[in-house]
Amino acid sequence: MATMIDIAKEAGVSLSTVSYALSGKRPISSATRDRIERAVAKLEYHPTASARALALQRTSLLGLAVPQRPDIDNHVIMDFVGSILTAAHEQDYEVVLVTAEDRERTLRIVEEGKVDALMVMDIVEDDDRIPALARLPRPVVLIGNPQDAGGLACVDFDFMAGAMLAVRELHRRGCTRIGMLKPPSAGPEGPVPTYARRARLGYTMACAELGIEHRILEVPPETEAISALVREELVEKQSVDALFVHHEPALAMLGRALLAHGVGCPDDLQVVALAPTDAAMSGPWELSSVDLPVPAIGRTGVAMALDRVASPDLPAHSRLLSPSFTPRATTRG
Amino acid sequence: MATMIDIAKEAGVSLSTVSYALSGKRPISSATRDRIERAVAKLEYHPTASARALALQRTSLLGLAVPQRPDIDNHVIMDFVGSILTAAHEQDYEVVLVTAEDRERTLRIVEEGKVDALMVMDIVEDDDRIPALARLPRPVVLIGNPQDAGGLACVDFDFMAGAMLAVRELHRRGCTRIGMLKPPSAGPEGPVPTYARRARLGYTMACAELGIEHRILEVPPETEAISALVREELVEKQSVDALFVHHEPALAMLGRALLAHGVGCPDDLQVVALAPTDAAMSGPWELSSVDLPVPAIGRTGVAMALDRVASPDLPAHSRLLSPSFTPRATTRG
DNA sequence: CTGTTAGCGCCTTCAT
DNA sequence: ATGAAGGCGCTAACAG
Repeated sequence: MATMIDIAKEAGVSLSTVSYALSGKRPISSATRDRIERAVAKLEYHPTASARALALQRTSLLGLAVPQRPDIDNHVIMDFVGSILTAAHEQDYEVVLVTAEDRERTLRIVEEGKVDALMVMDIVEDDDRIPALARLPRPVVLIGNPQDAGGLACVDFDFMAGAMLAVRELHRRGCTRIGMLKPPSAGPEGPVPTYARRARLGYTMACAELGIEHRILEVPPETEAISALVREELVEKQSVDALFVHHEPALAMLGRALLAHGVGCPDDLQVVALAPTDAAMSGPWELSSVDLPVPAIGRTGVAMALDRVASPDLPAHSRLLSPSFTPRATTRG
Repeated sequence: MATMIDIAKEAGVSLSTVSYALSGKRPISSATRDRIERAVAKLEYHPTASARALALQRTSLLGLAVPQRPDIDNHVIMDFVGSILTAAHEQDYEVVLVTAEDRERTLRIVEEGKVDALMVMDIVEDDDRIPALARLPRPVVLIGNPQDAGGLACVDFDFMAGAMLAVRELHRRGCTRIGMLKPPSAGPEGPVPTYARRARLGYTMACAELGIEHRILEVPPETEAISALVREELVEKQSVDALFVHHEPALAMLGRALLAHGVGCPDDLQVVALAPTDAAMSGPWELSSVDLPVPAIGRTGVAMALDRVASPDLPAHSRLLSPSFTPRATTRG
């Protein structure tokens, strides 16, 4: 592998001249610059990343801790990863993936300076990683919005505002018995994703604000469970006239169950989902939805992380992306 | 950040003693080792990755080029990534992700020595990245098995053997009109994943070997298309008595379509899928299947890559993982 | 068993 | 506009 010294010799100039010519950090006569570029091409020179990193104290590597728990939706994870990759690449950063379950390693890559900053996905309430993360000597950005972020930067969708928006849009369309459909809360004291509480809170608050009853329906994503729920709650008891659905894996099944049970949508029941656009658009219907902006979250997180690399003592703050509602086929008007 | 020099001072020994104590590459009296460990703990010392990388000419980073095309199944990609992550971590390697579409960057991370080796997913027939990849000064492993690998190492499932196995198992169970269900081949001269040709070839070869007709059914993954195909081919024409399905996104729909059209399985029709275990087990039925061993492919690829980091001139070779058949609810006997 | 020293390849402050 | 030289933090001969 050719080094700068080789280039310097080949071009008949000094080492530092080569360095400056390549970085452009100081004016170089077009004559010598030319000879240098020729030498670079001839010797197929490429700067060595680790040497540069050592000298600059900067790796151009961004760490990303991704969850690998089997109960988590790989599809959404990959959407996040993709958007983060793209955003990082745009700033000439590479992304180092580590499994979030391997906490030692996650901490280690930043302690050893393998990465300039770290992003952590799948933050849960009372996440016990936060204290350790907060002690790290480099910027850390949480994807999620725990009640106590321990002084770390956070980015997430504003689930509370999103849920409220969904309820208001349904109410405005004449619904007065608006149910919320969600997955069962995890077991006794299992970890709770930070968005679960916030979405639920937004839903109940909006109902309170509008003076209507709230009714939370928890259902596992299995076909039979959903079908049963549709029959009982919608066909027999008719307990609701609208559904706010924060339960991606159940969306497709719900659509089919409604069809099968002859529940007309939006005539008998209006539905608003809280989901990524592609999830709302796939499946058997086109769902009116409050969009979960996965790519924007990823981009924002990268921006926050790299901003802090540039200015290490920006104040901690959490950035919550505002919701927007897109009416489609499952709401009236 | 404390450096080794700080540790040396604090422990009252020389720099190299610290280095050797930490690496264990030379015997150290337990006395001094003790003082060193104490100093390390006290100063919270962590080795600096870029310095070590520069000295060792080794980064402990493995590059992975992942496809980001929208027409590709994120779920499977993430399964691959997960298994590669795990395997790499077991060898104390980290994984750097780059989007495969960004070819310049993919080449660059290895030219600049940011990674010790590179794995490339989503290899297609006549992949025009291969020549450039083959020139790289570090090990490259292709995930996929193109006809011309240009001297690069490859790893993949043996799709040809897998397809043949599926056909034989169906034939052994009395089927004589075995169709193959697959997605439409990409447009006129679109890139073809390497497995498409090989699976198809295995299927036709097995049929020839058994002296039965072959019949390839291509269908897009849309509900209607699948439903229509079931009606026409299975209900009306009854053109086949068994289906070899290499078409993951269609699996769930196929199951429902058969149910809806009253095609009994395995009584009227036997089905063997070529798919990852979880795909075969989810959905409305438990499919008999030739297992697509995603985790094993990932692990093997990592092993091949790191073997070549250790011994840079291992001969190029392609490793094809052998198929195995798991009878479940969609075959007889 | 422990020290001394010369790099690894690049960046950058001085000096010219 | 160009050179010379020291340093980033760690490793590994080479000497005891």
